[in-house]
Amino acid sequence: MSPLEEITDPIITRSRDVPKLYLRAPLDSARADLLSWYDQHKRSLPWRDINDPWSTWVSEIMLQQTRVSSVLDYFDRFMDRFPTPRDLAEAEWDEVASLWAGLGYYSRARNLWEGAKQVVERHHGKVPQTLTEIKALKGVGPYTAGAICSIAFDQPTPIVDGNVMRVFARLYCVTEEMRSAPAQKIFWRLASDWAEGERPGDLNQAIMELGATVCTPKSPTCLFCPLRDVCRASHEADPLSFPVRERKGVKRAHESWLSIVISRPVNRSGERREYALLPRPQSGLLGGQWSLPMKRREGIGAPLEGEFNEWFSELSVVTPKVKSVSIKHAFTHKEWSLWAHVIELEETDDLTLPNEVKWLEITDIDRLALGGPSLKMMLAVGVELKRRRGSGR
DNA sequence: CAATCGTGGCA
DNA sequence: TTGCCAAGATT
Repeated sequence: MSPLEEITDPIITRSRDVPKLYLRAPLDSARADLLSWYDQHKRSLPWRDINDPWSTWVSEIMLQQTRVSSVLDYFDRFMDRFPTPRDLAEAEWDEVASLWAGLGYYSRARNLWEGAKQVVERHHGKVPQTLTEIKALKGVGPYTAGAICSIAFDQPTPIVDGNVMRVFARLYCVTEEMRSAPAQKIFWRLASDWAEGERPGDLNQAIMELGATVCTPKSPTCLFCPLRDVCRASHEADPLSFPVRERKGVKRAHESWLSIVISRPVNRSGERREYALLPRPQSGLLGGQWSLPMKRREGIGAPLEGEFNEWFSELSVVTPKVKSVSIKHAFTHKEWSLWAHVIELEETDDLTLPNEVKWLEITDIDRLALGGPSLKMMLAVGVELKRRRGSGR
């Protein structure tokens, strides 16, 4: 028997503008199977089943490009401090940043902060309920708008994220390159078809939950899949060969930086010391985070002492270094090598550091959003920071 | 529309 | 240890 003959009741997807896509069963029964699986097997998550649009919004922003396990460390703390959009809108940026520090993609935090302000200005502090108004909020794109609309307000809005693409690519054997325009059209069309029905919010979450826990990228457990009978890839192909994606070579640019861990005594005894830190620009890499003073250099290998001397003379630093430390920090698109000298000033030393420099004791640094590379450097130097990620207190 | 923007898990 | 990788919004 050929694979196609096994199909007892195939249904063409309701789309008019996508080619030859069908499940091995009617969509309605597939939806019911998936929902009943979801009711039984969904993970218990802090942002799930609490029926608060603001929680949904925050969680969806945090979950962008980020694993659930990482978000768990941040969500409750963030919501405790900012239980409503107005609470976030009225907060200082540094506090917002500190609660996001370590989570990555910091423009998300800034956009969420600005989105909360928009909600206060435009909607009296209440999250709007129409797709158009939600999509107009800062940091809310097509996926997140659909997610808020369906999950928080149970509207039948489609959503397409990586999980949804993978699940649909396998269910329907979508052979188009997943990021291509035709594939995107197919995925959004399919998501629309699936969202039309009972409990669209749960249905959307169920598709993503399936992708996250069963229909995983590298080791799908088809034996436990509620849609195994419906899935074309599991019968007619290798699920692992979907979704189809083009690998484009990842070229990571190397950058090399001089850095300085410079401290001075706070009191006479010199027991307590404070460290010089600088704010990074609000946009760009590590935007709005704090950083050790750094200076870009050309070479990749270890710097000559003359390079430090030249920089330090600009800063009027004449105190000999206590030690040198170097670290590497890999981002998605670039890799930093940081070469730092540790300078312990005497009370009398007079410097010409930039105006924005703040001198902070360890307890204050612990409260600050310190960028990853600077945090890594401080720890490498032996400064005993208590916090590794955004606790904010 | 292609490049940018973090981090942590895993091979 | 190092390198690869996930897949959402903005510019």
